Amino acid sequence: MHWAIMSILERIHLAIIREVDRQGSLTAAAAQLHLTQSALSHSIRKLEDQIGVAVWHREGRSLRPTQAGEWLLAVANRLLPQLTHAEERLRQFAKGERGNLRIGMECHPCYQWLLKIVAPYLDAWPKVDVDVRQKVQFGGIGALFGYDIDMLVTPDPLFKPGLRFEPVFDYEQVLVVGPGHRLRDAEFVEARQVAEETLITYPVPTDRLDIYTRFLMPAGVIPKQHKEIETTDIMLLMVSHGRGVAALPRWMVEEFGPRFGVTPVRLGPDGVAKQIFLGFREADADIDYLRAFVDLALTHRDLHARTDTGGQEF
Amino acid sequence: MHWAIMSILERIHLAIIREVDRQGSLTAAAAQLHLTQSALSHSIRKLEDQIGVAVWHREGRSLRPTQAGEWLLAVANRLLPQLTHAEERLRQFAKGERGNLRIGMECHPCYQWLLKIVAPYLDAWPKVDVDVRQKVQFGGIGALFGYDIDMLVTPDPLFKPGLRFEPVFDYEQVLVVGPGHRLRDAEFVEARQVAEETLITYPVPTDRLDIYTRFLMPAGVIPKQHKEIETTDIMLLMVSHGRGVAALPRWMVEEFGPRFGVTPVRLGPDGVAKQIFLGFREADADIDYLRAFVDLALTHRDLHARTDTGGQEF
DNA sequence: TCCATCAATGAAATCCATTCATGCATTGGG
DNA sequence: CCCAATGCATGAATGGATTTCATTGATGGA
Repeated sequence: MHWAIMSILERIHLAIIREVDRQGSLTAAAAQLHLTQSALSHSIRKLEDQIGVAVWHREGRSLRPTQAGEWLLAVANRLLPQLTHAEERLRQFAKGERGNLRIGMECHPCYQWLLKIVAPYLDAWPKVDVDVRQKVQFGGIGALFGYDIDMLVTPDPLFKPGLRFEPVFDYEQVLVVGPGHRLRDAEFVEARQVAEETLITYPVPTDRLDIYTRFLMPAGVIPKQHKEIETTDIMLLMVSHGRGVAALPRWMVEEFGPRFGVTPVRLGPDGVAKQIFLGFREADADIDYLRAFVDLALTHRDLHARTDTGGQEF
Repeated sequence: MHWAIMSILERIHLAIIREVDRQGSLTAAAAQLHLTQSALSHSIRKLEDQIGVAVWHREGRSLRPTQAGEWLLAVANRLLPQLTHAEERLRQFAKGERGNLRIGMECHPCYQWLLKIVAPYLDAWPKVDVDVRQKVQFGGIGALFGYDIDMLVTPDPLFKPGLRFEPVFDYEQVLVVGPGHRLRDAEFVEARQVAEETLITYPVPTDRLDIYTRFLMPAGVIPKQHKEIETTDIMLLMVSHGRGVAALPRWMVEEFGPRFGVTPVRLGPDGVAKQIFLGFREADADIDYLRAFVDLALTHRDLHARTDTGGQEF
């Protein structure tokens, strides 16, 4: 194998390096890769000879990555998934399937919305595999550029060459209060009124929470207490039992509100307007099943605009 | 080869597909890869058999990529450079060199500034290869995420997880006028005064030109004429011969001005303040030679702040 | 129509990745 | 302290995979 004047680094090298890192030993890695320990040893040894640098420090019977090894490990963790995905995709071509849609999420409440879109999409495109990933390394943008996901659901778009973002959903962020709360019937709430409340939010940094960046911080207010809750249901339960107030999309409150007996209150006289965007790579813009997902989301947007907000612009 | 339960797609397949696309024929590609036409034919045929999808439509004696082939080509063009670079990097490890620094540029006038930083850097880090790329596919951000470059010089940073941006240079964007120009001695220029001028800029979209976005457009003014010039020298030559006015960093005008007899004039009463940022992947933040480049740039920033702008803040 | 060119194919040759067998070093337990 | 267990390295052997060789059939240009 000496095509293109020396191609040394092969897929298997990366596979070995990654597996040894995962398993901790050559022998274990060998079992995982359905090869013998000897095979791996020879392979890496050859790589090291050809390229002139050691991958591991051999200390006794343990392998500790050298600087070069660390680097190779990073390369492996980046490239191997892409190769795997490429193969998967090819098999899908073979089976006449359309492909798969890996969706990444960057905002907590988007999840509820996404479910509504994915449900009809699965029916409309039965041959497309859909995969939703909550935690994406390097953030959503990085995951898009790094081909870890194909579509990103996010409240903050990024108009850069190579990427495209489409607004697919407008909504109003509101304060949620429990039954019998003093603000329950207010037309809107002032920031300073929240100073005496316990605020319940998803567990994300405050600079990513709109109720802080667009409501409390401009007024210089901080709530009496701040609690973090993972799930929407528990959050609403807390609110309904008078343990605090939360900030959620109005449509979500209207959907779950009756069940929990909670009420939405506008944030400030003008409300806090929000948008959700779908982002994808420009190179993928004309993939039909991807385009279709965006279009489907846009359809829902129109529906919502009429029924939910009564066409009102925020 | 059946490690990890079927690894089909190998580097050579990608290499073949890319080379056939470049050369137009199997035979030519074979020559390029130092293999026989037959070898390539067999290789791809095996891939096609294993995965069950054709890579090319064989029409007569020409090979036109199928849909799957197009996809593979895109994968190849994305992954092969990364593999090549990984090998290069390993060889540098072997030679005791530090690595290489691939710098991408997103702003035209940054180039002059960059030269000033790179010069001392090359002396300080003789074992680091520096490579400056002007045109980066998918924009600078995409190139960073895609591991095509390691550092980005840009006027608009992007604070996202996975990336880090450091401001390394503050400067004032000014209007450049020729000798004897009516605005030559003005303390500053109003937007409407530019309406009667021919404006010379680098050939980029107007929404990426600060003189438009931050000076002319807010005032609703468009210049009499708009000419695009590639190089700074020619641009200054045009200005000095009364063919128009241009917008450049003040420090650049002060450096080249005397030679061309051109003068800087402040844009508006407050001037247009600008910053240049160095962006890099967070994962690379503690690579010494990369960090050193940022530090070197920051040193220059301090120098400039004192000598060039007299410590004045814009 | 003929010739040059290109891709596909089967068989043969070659290569080299993998295994097997083994040795050596290290570790942990008794 | 010694021994058993475990892990990696190495050399030789081998068998499967890759590549070449030789050939065919097809195509397009002169």
